[in-house]
Amino acid sequence: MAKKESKPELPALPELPILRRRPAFARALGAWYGRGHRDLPWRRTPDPYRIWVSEIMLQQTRVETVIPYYQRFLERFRDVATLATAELDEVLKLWEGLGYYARARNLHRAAGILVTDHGGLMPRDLAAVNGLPGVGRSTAGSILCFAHGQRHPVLDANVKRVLLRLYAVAADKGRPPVDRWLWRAAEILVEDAPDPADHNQALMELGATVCGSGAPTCGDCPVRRWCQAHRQGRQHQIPLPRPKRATPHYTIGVGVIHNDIGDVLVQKRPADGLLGGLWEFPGGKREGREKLTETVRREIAEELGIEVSVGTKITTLEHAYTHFRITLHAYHCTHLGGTPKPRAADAWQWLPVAQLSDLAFPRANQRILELLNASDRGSSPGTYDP
DNA sequence: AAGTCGGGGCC
DNA sequence: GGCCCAGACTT
Repeated sequence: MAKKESKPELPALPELPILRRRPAFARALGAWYGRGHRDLPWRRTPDPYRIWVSEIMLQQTRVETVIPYYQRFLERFRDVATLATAELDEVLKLWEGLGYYARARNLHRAAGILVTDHGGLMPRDLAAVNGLPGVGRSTAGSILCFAHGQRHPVLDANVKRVLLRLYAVAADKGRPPVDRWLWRAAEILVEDAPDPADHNQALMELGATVCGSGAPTCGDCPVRRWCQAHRQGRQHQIPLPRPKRATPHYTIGVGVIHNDIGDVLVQKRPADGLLGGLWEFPGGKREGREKLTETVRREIAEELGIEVSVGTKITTLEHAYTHFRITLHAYHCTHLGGTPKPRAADAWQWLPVAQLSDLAFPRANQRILELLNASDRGSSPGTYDP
């Protein structure tokens, strides 16, 4: 009989609460955290604004990556009012390279809401915080728990992994029934914690250091006595790897268009969608087997309604996004005529190469910028020789 | 319930 | 190359 393709069965989710009324668990976890942990900048402040900024930056992003961004961001935007009155372009510039740029847009928008609706202060009500753009249940719980000690569960990737192993639930993390179970488990655990903030920090610390996604070092774990996965020797199999999908590949051609006074043309991506609000060099996907120079000429004509001649190649680079990857070919181009009338951009401008670094560009464009700057410094300004 | 949204560090 | 990370939002 033919086997039917289907997703793996959900394992039976254990009854909760199992660890309820086990203060020994909470004490062991708290004592381990108290014995020593990473000294992270956002753990040194009770300021809800600073905690909020850290939590947004930390969404889907590793701690070590965030730290320098966090420092620079707070140096420039020291409080909610400063952030709210800043230009979004400047916020994006400080976010440049961190990824998931909707986070920066939401952060900026939420700062405006805080100023106009909450007197510039973070509300102390979970539902109100949860209602801010970019703030889900876990981030809202984190802000109020770490700033004010409120007893809310936190459920990030670290905590999810720890909980799935504690209860030996062989499931991948994305499934809604599993997430509902995880939230319930996190709620029950935080109810028993002597100090909710230390408890949540400890669970994340445990997941980030001892109970990592690679090889957990159970010998160092303060709560292995309570861990079903460890008892069963299945800690390496939990959580299940998430189902993978094919990632398409696209060939992209872009043009650095020079005009007769030596400026180059850049366009601003629409605020919504991929890399929203960032600047880029115009171009697009190669169609069929057309020559790359034709891709560049055609895309610029279609997107901006201007004619260019495509000159020498600047570079070719590979770049991977979350769900697809690209090979990007960049060419020098000469503007032949026409005023840009963008179809899929929010703005455009001619700019000297030296000023491009004032704008926020996607990572995939950084190499092009470096090469332009290098050749710009090596020749007299305002010239381009194809 | 499934897709979208970046980039880096690690294997 | 693939994998995952202090998740949220849209449809």
